[in-house]
Amino acid sequence: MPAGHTALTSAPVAPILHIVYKIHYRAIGNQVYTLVKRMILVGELEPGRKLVQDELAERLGVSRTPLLSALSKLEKEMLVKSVARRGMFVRRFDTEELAQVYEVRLRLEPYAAGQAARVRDDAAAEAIVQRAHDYANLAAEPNTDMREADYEFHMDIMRASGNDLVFNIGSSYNIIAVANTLGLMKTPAESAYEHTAIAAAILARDEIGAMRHMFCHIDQARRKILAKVKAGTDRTAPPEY
Amino acid sequence: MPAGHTALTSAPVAPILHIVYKIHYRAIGNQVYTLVKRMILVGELEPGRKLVQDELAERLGVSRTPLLSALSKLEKEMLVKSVARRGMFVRRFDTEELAQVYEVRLRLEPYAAGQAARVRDDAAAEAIVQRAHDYANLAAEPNTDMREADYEFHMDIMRASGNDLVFNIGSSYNIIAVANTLGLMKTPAESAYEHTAIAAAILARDEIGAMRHMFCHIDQARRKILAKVKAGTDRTAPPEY
DNA sequence: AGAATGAATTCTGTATACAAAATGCTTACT
DNA sequence: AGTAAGCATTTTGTATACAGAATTCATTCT
Repeated sequence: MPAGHTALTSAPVAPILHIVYKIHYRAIGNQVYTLVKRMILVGELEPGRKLVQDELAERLGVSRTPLLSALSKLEKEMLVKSVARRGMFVRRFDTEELAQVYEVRLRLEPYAAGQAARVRDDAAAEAIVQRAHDYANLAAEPNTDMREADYEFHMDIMRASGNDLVFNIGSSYNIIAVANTLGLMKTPAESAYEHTAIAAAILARDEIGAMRHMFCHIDQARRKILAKVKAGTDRTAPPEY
Repeated sequence: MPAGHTALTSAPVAPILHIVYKIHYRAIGNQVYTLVKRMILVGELEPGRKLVQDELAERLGVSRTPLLSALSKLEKEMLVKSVARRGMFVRRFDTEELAQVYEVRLRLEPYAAGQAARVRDDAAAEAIVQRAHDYANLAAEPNTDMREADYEFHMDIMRASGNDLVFNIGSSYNIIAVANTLGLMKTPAESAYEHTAIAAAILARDEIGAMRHMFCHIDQARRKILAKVKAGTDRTAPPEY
């Protein structure tokens, strides 16, 4: 609309009017989606838990209709499992599935980091450096917030890659890994160091370096998971939901 | 339930009763999802088209509630674009976005093909060979069915990879490429030849070969799209929905 | 005639209603 | 006491209802 419009219509209109201030209405369904997703991520809704619709809807102060839309999206991204006529459940992941997530991350995230370095713009690069910094600070005294910080760091890179699809896939599935790996991964200090290296490479427009650092970062986690899969550990929890 | 249950309760129950024949109820919302997705793929609902809910619901003989769930999922997979208080639209892709899809496919599908070759089971391998065969037959006299045949070939490989997440991503996003590339890609004969080579490698358990053939297959398409993006062709259609 | 106003209509977003399935609880029966 | 049957309750899946935004159309004013 701004481009292509000559704006030389008749009277000199005050420039402020050319800026369209849109009241941004956000469908309740989308807000509910974000809320429930976060509730799952931070563990307030724990794996295996049944999501009773009336209960959840009332808790959020909405009706079941927008909740249905939210849960449908969460089902599509595998965070929620729907069992016909029985209900929706927070999905529980075994190490096998976690390994699958890492196989995908290993293929997509190095590409994303490389692109982020290549098409780098200052604002995005600084945001990424900041995220790495935040993570390092949290790593000093680890707690659950680190999961969100890690998620945000990786998502910022995928956003900066300029590939919307990669970002979309990441926002859908990375959360699975993040929500399930605490306590079974490398030390926070190690991760923080790697994050810093990745951020530095992006800042330096070092495409190859960014790819390599990201590859190693993910691959190490992936190998640990794979070892667990092979060892057949935690066959304790059979994967039902 | 079957595991962990000793089954030595009292009387020797006839074995047939141990097999649970479940009447498989399928929520209307899921059927609607599949139907609308197919309608978009075959072009019955063309890009840019507004999906009026009452109209579509009536056409499918359901109410708006299951339709909402279906459209939410389709929105998550970027086939449909929701504009607040204005409606849902069949998404229109420009070459830029198509290129992004191919970047993702280039990273995931060679991995999937390699895994399919590695973990190969006879039934899956034969199905893939059959798909390649079907495609080659259609290539003799090209028509719109080829899009579906191509989609099925690629999806079968991702299914055979054993990585559910890759399959899930593919079923969500590959359709975008398939639905939009007709007439702007390589010749059907070329594709058919490549499909055959990929299928043969998988059948022979040749992991590296499967990866290489798939990589080339996707990369060629990707390069053609990239050339178009750079040329700035078809800037005719501004990407609104 | 063309622009602007306002009423009528359409359509979305959300809530509510209702039937049928699943679950749980009580009671009868062995 | 333990099991099975049957009734009550909960919960899902889907349809319908309704308020308000967006759109369209007719009408008035310049």
